[in-house]
Amino acid sequence: MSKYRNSCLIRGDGGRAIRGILDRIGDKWTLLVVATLDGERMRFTELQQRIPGISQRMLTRTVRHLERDGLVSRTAYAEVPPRVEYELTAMGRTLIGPAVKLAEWAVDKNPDIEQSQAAYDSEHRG
Amino acid sequence: MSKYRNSCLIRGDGGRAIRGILDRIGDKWTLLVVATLDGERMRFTELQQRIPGISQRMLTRTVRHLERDGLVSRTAYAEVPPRVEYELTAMGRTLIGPAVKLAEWAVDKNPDIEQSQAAYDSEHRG
DNA sequence: CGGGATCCCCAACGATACTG
DNA sequence: CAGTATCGTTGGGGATCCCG
Repeated sequence: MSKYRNSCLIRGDGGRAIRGILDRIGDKWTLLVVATLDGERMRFTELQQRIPGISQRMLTRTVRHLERDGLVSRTAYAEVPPRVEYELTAMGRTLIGPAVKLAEWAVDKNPDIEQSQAAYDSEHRG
Repeated sequence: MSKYRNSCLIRGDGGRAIRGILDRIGDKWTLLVVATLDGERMRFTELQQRIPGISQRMLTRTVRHLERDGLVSRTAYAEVPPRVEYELTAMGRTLIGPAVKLAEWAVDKNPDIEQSQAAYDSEHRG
């Protein structure tokens, strides 16, 4: 079970795959929106309330992108006042796993990283 | 082994963990540099040659950030001409696993995503 | 309620030139 | 060889106002 050099999957086609996914989820809000929709169908306003700090504009843009990528489905009801609900598609749900792996890494290593940063900073400008 | 709602790890502290890691690896080159250094100690120029398209400036910045985070170690030899070698630290190596998971997802889903994008585009401006 | 349109800022990025 | 310095472009993101 050699774990070495499976990073070829990352470098793969010159990094196009990784570049693609990071362009997709590497921004400020996308993964938060996906995680917030995990297991729950939700309206625009509720989504916004559950993601502190996100503006209407950025939430709109983010769910549009996700809808275009087929990761989120949007359902508009012909009512007054209007009602729109969002939920993860089957494909969108498959993103949760890998994303959680990354989040686990982040939570686990964050203390070490911050310590390394502090050491680097104090050393590189005494 | 319920897999539902483990996305709480992503939303966690209002998304600070995910935000942190995406600020770290979400840029254009970081993951490519890490993947290229996987299992191999390497000089600056060799690193640059193996990453098509990266400029000196961006490679320098990227390895500096990685060094500051403790994910890459930098060794300069007091020679003429100068020689500097980079390699992943133990902590840097632990990033490969989660990153590969994401790359696998990207490679696997990319066709579906591109198809969804095409359908969306043709539908939203006939 | 769920957006769209507009304006503005700034950090990421690329290209080029220079240096110990 | 392995950088640093400088310039210009680009697009992510925030704020605000308007609309069906």
